[in-house]
Amino acid sequence: MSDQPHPKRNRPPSMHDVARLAGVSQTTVSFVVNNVTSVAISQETRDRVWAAIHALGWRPNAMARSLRTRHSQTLGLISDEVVTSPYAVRMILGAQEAAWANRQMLLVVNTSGRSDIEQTALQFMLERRVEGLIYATMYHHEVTPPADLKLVSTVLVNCFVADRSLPAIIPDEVQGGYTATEALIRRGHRRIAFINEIIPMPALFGRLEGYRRALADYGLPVDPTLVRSCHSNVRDAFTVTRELLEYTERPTAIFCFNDKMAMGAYDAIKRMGLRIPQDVAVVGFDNLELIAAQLYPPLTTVALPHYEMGRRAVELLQSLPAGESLPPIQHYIPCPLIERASI
Amino acid sequence: MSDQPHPKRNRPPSMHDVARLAGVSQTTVSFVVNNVTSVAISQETRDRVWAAIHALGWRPNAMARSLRTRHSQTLGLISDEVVTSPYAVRMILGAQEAAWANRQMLLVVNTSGRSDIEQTALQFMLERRVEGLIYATMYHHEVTPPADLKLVSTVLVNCFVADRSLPAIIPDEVQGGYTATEALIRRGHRRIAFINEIIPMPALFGRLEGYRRALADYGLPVDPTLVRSCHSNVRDAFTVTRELLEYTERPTAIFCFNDKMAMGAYDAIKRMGLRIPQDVAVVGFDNLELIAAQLYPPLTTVALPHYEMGRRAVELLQSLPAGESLPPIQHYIPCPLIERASI
DNA sequence: GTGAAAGCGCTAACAG
DNA sequence: CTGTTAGCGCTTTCAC
Repeated sequence: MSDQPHPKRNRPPSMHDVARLAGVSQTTVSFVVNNVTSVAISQETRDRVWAAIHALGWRPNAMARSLRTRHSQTLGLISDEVVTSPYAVRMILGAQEAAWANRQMLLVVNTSGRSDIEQTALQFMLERRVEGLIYATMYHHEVTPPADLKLVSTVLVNCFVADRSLPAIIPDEVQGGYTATEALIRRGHRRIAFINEIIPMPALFGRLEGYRRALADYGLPVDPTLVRSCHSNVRDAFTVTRELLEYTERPTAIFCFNDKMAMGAYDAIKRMGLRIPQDVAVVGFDNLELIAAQLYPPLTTVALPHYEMGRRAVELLQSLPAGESLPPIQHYIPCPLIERASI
Repeated sequence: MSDQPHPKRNRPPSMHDVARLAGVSQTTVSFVVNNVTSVAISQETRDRVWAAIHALGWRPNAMARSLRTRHSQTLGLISDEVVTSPYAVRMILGAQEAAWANRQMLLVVNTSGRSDIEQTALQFMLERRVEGLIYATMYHHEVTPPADLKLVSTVLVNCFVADRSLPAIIPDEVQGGYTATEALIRRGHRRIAFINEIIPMPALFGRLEGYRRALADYGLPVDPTLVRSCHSNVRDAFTVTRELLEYTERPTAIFCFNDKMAMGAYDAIKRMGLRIPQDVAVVGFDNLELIAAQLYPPLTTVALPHYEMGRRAVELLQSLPAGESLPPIQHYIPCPLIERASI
């Protein structure tokens, strides 16, 4: 007996099983399921097919479908420490939601900065025939990704390659620095200090450049004694802030390279009996909710557009006609000012 | 002319292409690639095959392989807000690394708490024939996941169903509360306040229970005036702490339901001119790096074992012989004390 | 030692 | 309006 009504083994039902139950060919089931408009199927048949589908609890096998259509409907995301970092996870969310809107799935691998994992992860993704790849880093810097990356459409997020030969989505540090400084200037501040990071990185140069341009645009001089730098932690920022506030002509506002440093600045300002923002205004960078929103008064800061970068990366990948490759454009995403109460 | 040496279209090379180049059958290529030991292949042939593979840049097609073997090598992870939250992302890392160790990939979908997305996400994963599913939530609470969840081996993380019919990995809140309190007791404290969350949730009850048990075990009375509750934010904790410190016989230590509240407690203690930990010791809960490590003095706190929970969930799934289902055990993962300088 | 052949579950010409 | 047929790229049984 080979024509039993039940599926042979303990496997999920296939289109064939549905077809048999509905008394039609497997092809017809496929047409019904995919709502193929080029062929006309009677409503009566459609109903029978759907009834059989529900009776059997059939659901398409994505692997079989992908094998046939050569579309995996999958995007890959390889990151260094992103998953570990409260800073940057929203990038994954942005990417995932954009993928989702296109019925694509996201394959996520965090390499923890290990290049052997990175290499293997890429191979795995290529084997799964991802239709696009995002290569992301936790903080904005230069990278040298594995060569095989060229085998699939890739967009870099929060990083770039030396020769700019790969499209990249990066935060507009200059605009961010400009925006922060300008906000302070507009509140009437003339002596604005900038406590910068000390380890060379794009953010350091970009934000400084933005600070300078803003001052210049508003006809204010750059006082070199107001531009300081230190490691971006609370203690060091505390120390530098105290020094700044001891100047005979002390700054009335401080732009901090990031929120952690702003936290140190807060401590120093309060410790000296000064008030924020009446005596000294503070603006940070990063918009770490946990810090910025919890500080008292809540910190006005500039946000890194992680969600937006993730989203844009996926949309870029999706915009690409099959077989073509993305132009190596460097996309600068604006960093918005998040206004709270510290300026 | 049909037997050209080059692949027909612009598709990636297949085993067939490799076979043709190596002058062997496609079957042989498969044997070589998979290192099948049951058949003997001459070294000379193996070499020819590998040479062809490298020449063509062939790499297996995971979808074709999965279709044939009925093993997708894929695990799914559906979460509510986890990806958004700095609290819980390490759970994804734990899951991903465990999957990775088994050459499996993780499919991640964040539902943002929307049940329509949740439902669709589950369907997508079932279509992709995931071999196990993790259903995770950002904070520890009861859930009612979609019914189709029963169609695949599932483990809940940081949540549970009312009838406990699904295996779950959850933090041991009681032990966490106990550990925090015990640490304080061991430092000699006798009047230990507990500022609890006010919105009913397992964490609230568990940590309180742990607090009580620790006091009891060490022969200390529970002074009801020392157990307070408020919403878990900085402001409210600030207020409650100030009230506690105004008691004629004030507590010498405060166990805060979480790190945010500890932040408020710090403010109040400092504002009253008291020192941490000499005058008042503080212990938090959650181990939010951004807060706990940045506070001055650094905060001693209890960590939620997110990474561990993610890892355990995947290992549970992997331990399951095909076709069997996981026993609905509720696994309690210990919450370790992270010692810094506030006690 | 190696290869032919069947088939995993599906799509899509093409034929009727 | 519906079915036949030919694969997608791979694993695996069986035969030579």
